[in-house]
Amino acid sequence: MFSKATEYALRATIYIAKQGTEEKKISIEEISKAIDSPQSFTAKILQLLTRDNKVVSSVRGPNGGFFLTEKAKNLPVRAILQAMEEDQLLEKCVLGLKLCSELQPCPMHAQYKTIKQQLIKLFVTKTIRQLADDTLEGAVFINNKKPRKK
Amino acid sequence: MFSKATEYALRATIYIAKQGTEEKKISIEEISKAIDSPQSFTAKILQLLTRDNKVVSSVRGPNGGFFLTEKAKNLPVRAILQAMEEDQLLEKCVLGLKLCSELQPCPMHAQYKTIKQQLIKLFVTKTIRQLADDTLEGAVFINNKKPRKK
DNA sequence: ATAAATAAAGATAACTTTGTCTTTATTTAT
DNA sequence: ATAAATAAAGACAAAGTTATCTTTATTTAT
Repeated sequence: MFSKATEYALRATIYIAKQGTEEKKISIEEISKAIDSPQSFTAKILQLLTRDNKVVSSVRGPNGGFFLTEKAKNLPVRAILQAMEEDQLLEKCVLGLKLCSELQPCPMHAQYKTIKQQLIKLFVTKTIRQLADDTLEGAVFINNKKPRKK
Repeated sequence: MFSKATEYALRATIYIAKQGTEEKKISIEEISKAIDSPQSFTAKILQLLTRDNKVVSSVRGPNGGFFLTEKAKNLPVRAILQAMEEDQLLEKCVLGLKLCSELQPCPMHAQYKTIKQQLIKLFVTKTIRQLADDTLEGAVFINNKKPRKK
């Protein structure tokens, strides 16, 4: 569905939101290890997310790193997609038509539309904080590690 | 959502199913013009769809071209995705995790799952014939032309 | 002030996808 | 048989994505 870059962006942001605060910033090394992503590539992606501190905030130097403000944690997950410029994907015609609307629908339009609407709703109503909280509680995961037997 | 190649595959197959029969085959030139796709690239894609006549059938030489058997027209749209090897996309974790299941879900899993199920259902229950018939009736479209005023 | 730790920026490489062009094989009509 | 029309196959090119490495800028601690 999304590009690798956006997948890493989503996982990295959730991890930072979960582990970090303005007082406890997270280094790129920790992030990429935690989410199983290539470190330098992830650094590049975080540069997009920190543009104008839109989603992620960062500080350089010792004890620097990444964090999300409390305000940023309340952003919808869609804000990550927007920062990655992969937001239009949610609106796109499934057959790739430039023109696909109620007036001139593609053959999948009517039925795909309702699925798209649910997708959009999901990304708009879910906040970064909600995802991070779930992860903190250990109910869900954002790495590729095999589950440990209880 | 899908690659360009798969978008062209979907549009081309629908067009062939709509316009062609075993008696009236459709040339790659006509197809690519009708669906607004690059001709040579579309030819390559149709080679994938004609492998073992899985979805599309073809004949070379004068009056040759592409068509779908009546049987092929009854295939689910998902058969096109399978031929394009883009079928796994419907099952993939939205965060790109290799491991994402009920046992070890990503933070989006529970809610994304229901959307995925609807997507799969759509591609499994819709047949190529249904899409082609809708298009024939002029209710829906598979090109990028501006709608004509009535 | 200096050194160390960190992210930002930039250059580049590897790989994939998309697209084009040329040659070959097959089929039909004459 | 030959020529023409078509798809198939293969080589290549262009563009985009993913990934790495090096250098620079910033911040902190000493």
